Amino acid sequence: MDKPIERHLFSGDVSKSAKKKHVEVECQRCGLGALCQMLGYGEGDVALPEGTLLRRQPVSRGETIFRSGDPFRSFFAIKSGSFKTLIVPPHGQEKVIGFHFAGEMVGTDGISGNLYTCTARAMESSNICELRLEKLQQAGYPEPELQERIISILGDEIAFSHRLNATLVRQSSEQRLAAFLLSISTRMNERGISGSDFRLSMSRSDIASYLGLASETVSRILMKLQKLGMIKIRNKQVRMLDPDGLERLANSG
Amino acid sequence: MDKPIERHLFSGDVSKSAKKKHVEVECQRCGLGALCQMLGYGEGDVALPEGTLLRRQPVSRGETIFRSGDPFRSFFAIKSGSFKTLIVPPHGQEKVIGFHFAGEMVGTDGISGNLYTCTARAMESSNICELRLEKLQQAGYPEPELQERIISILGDEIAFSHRLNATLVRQSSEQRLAAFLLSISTRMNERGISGSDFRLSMSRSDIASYLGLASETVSRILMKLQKLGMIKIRNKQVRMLDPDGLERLANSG
DNA sequence: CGGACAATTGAAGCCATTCAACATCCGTGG
DNA sequence: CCACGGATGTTGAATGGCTTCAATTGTCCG
Repeated sequence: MDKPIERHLFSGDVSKSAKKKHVEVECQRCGLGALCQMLGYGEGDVALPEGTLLRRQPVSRGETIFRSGDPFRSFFAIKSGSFKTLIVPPHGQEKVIGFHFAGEMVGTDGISGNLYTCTARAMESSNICELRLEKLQQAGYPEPELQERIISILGDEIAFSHRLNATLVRQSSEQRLAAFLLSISTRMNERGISGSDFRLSMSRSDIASYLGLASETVSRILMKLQKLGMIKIRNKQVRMLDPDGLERLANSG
Repeated sequence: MDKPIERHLFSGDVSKSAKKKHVEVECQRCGLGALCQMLGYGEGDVALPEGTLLRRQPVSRGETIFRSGDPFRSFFAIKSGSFKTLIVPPHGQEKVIGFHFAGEMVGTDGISGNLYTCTARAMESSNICELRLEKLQQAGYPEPELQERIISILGDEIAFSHRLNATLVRQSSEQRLAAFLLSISTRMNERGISGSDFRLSMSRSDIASYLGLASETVSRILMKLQKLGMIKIRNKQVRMLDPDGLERLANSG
């Protein structure tokens, strides 16, 4: 019933004092894993056409890997670091619609209409793998498993969006923040990394935009949760002190 | 709220729906269209295994065609009428997460994990076509085109969810209502139904739940939009008087 | 260090909610 | 056909949560 789908909320960098040390996700835990595996990533480059799978491309902080309206070409898997996706309304402010962390994917929205519908920007220096879908198809690669896998990825994305909508709509700011923190924590535990002590790689205003709040409100609520003894927060470093309390808070109403 | 009513397929409760004129969407404009077309809907039942495509099942108001947690079996296409989809949080109130009209699909979220993640309930007496996916696969039906089509459908769904999120989060109640009306208008037009004069089949509280507002607020704003001369609304009947104005309103900020 | 930017904190104001009363719609049965 | 009653929708007034504006402090990198 309650299977966790808080996929976009994973931070790959746990160490507070270590500076440039990048924790890299193994292929087995990577969002492209099942795709790459199929393509034989373990065995060197099997029969893949040149340039189909571009591994470990470095991306520096603030860099954009695709923009809203760009023609769709690839799925990207994040090997290390983190990204945010955002949309730019015609006459409005940029809005953050997703966070993507090591082991997760970006670019799936481009499938629709062969255009990326949002922009993806690195929140820190990161490494990504790029899978050029059309190259794969041109090569006459056996499609059924590939498509099966893509369908599964897209299906997860939809389920996640539904859950997210429910979290954001008609919930108090405290509930949103609590749910936000919990989903990060959950996600980290799934990776076998401590979900009780982690680093938020995005700014307060990014969180605010994502949750539909003012950045001042995010600050205030985080402080309040700290005063309530539920978390300990210093700058971007977060420690979960009372997950059950947060859970109760997030689900109250 | 509405009482759960068990589903009775093939129950010919035609007498009620015979009174009201039901606009039925042609197969060409239906969400399953491209799927059905592939299967040869025009030609009688070609080589399809029995029970793969169930056409024009009547569903009466308040009936549920699948529930959150049910095993995934089928996509449903709405031939006539309308549905809402909702999720039931562990300790919370039901939340409406989607509206679906004639020509559109429900059940796509079930692809993820082979479970429906939400519940679908008819808002009026409706007719649906059901496509049993596993039957199709068992039959060894050529998958590439089928999957291609499914991928496209799911991709659209994701793009829609992203836009929806952006619409709901951090927008005023006026903007949400304006965007909501425009969205419905657009969808009606796409299906060959008048987008300038239509009937809202859902209640004010359903709209409120969907948009993350109180039902009183929905009432108030609709009245306000009417006073502003942008719409004319009487009960559930809506006429769009100034779409451009609504557009400007929805996109301001 | 110093400067730009991010984050925190305070105070005032607004928008949406809540509670309550009333109106209207609609299906049901007399 | 009309009258009834429950459900749904509208309207008003008061409260409260979030935002906005503004000032201060803190942090990150050159």
